[in-house]
Amino acid sequence: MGVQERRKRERSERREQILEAAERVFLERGLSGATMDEVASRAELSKGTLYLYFKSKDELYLATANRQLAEMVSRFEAALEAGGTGIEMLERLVRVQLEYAIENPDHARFSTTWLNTTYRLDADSPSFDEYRTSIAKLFLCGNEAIELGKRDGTVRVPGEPFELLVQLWGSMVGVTLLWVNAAEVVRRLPWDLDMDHLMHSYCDLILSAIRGETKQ
Amino acid sequence: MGVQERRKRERSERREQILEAAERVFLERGLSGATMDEVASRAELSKGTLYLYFKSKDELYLATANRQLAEMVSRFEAALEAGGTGIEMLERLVRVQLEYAIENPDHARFSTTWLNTTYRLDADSPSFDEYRTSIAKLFLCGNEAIELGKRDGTVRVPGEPFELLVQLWGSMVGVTLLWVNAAEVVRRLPWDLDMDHLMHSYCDLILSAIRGETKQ
DNA sequence: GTCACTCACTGACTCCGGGTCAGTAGCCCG
DNA sequence: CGGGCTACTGACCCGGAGTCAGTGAGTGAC
Repeated sequence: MGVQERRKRERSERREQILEAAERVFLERGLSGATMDEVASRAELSKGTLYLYFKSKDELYLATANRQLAEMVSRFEAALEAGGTGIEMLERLVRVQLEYAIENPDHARFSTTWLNTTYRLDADSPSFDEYRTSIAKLFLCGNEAIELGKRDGTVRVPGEPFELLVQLWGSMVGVTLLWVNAAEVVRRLPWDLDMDHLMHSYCDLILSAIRGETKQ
Repeated sequence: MGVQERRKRERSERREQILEAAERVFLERGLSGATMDEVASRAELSKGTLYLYFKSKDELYLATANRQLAEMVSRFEAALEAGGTGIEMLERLVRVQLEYAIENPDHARFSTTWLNTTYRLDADSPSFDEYRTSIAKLFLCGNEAIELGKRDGTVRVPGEPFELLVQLWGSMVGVTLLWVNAAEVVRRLPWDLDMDHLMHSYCDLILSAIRGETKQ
């Protein structure tokens, strides 16, 4: 039946068309500033149609975030494949994370909102599964670099490797959050700040804290 | 005129009554989860009355945050008065921040919510001035410890002292966010974790990164 | 050719929450 | 007692997420 196949193809094309409109709107307006009405009119569809393809606004955002995460995963994997010592790999991963945040500030902001318990994503949706799977891949990359660094002596691991990884990640998230909300942060602080420089030099600082004795 | 004075006193009592209701609601529900209707009914007033005392929900949030910040400021100042070397003071400040989070997880979550939003607070309100002033006091405490540490050689300051301070603060916020939402975080990661231990050992890690050569 | 059926799509609707304002009730003073 | 001030009320507005009965363009059986 060619009809069934055509329908299936058209359905996934429409989904893609919505995703592209949504991505542009989220990028321009941010997560909370974007409205489903605007996404709908940008996709030349009615709002109701969006809900035939995505269960909610969150789901729609997760779907766009998943496209971006896939990109992140491939960058992480490439950073590992480039080889070198453990600390070199780890440094490359940290830089990738930082550069990714700079390129996609809105996704960087969103990727931390799940830490706020008042913001609960539906854990039973396929999009959320996909999101979580990608996150797990990222952590496995980080763990591989740390384990290697522990073996080759370029990374000092005080306790469990995974604990160190989560500490790196958590602290990077905090600093990235500051950067992402730089305009507002600077408005509330008593001094002026170069947040770009701050974020980059934080990477140096935290990496220096874990660099092993056998460096170079 | 005793009448005028009584009116003034009653007005500030009512304001306080609203603040207490608001504080409970914000702590229970978070910033976005709290509704003005709930604050109103908790304070046994109508919603309209809230707007006679506070210009907006943001303004009310700022006012409650200011009460909590005042407590934090006095702890910070006490930590400085205890004296010692720069790194000792700084370590005490970091521990105060950590202990405060452990004692008041709701407050800790609450105090970081503005980093998770695209919120723009009204910069022209008196509450915002008060907020900025408190934040400035906290940062001045931290800055004093770092400057002292720079002079006495117990703290290694790679760049601007204030930049280092913001890095410490930001990374602590990130790790604290993980801790505050530990149950959720652990459930989503591929390994098991002792989040209490993780947060404490992060303090050791970041402090070791900035400890000067002339330690003890 | 036509008629019943399916399916994608629509947009007016509900619900919710922040914010407003005309109206009310009580107190004060002349 | 009456005019006016003040504190307060709650019905209402508005915008945005999400819903659902209805529409119309294919599709396929006869």
